[in-house]
Amino acid sequence: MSADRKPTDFEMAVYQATRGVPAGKVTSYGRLAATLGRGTARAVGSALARNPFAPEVPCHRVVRADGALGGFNGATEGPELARKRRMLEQEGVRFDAAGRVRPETMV
DNA sequence: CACCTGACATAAT
DNA sequence: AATTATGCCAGGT
Repeated sequence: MSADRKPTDFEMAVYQATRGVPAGKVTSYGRLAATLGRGTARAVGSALARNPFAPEVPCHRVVRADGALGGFNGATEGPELARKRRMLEQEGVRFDAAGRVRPETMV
């Protein structure tokens, strides 16, 4: 089994940017990458996947650019994703019939 | 140092 | 509208 490694500078930047996302709103992986001016959606996703600062860092407020939930707690589907969706709904985020976040909810 | 994997994005089919 | 293929960067082995 692999031991936890210390967060890299890039990952730290991602966590910090994620902290700035207000409740009731969501951002996308690519949006964060653009804000950081560094890396891409893939890199951001990898960083959030190992987010050691939950729940201080609201990684559940980060979704895909097309409105899909993305992943949560290392899983891209299953009960973990359902939890993520409930948390967002609880914060006031609205979903459509296809299970995608409404565009107006995305910052 | 080279290769592989991954909570993505976008264009094409 | 949904699925497939290609490209992206960063981290791990």
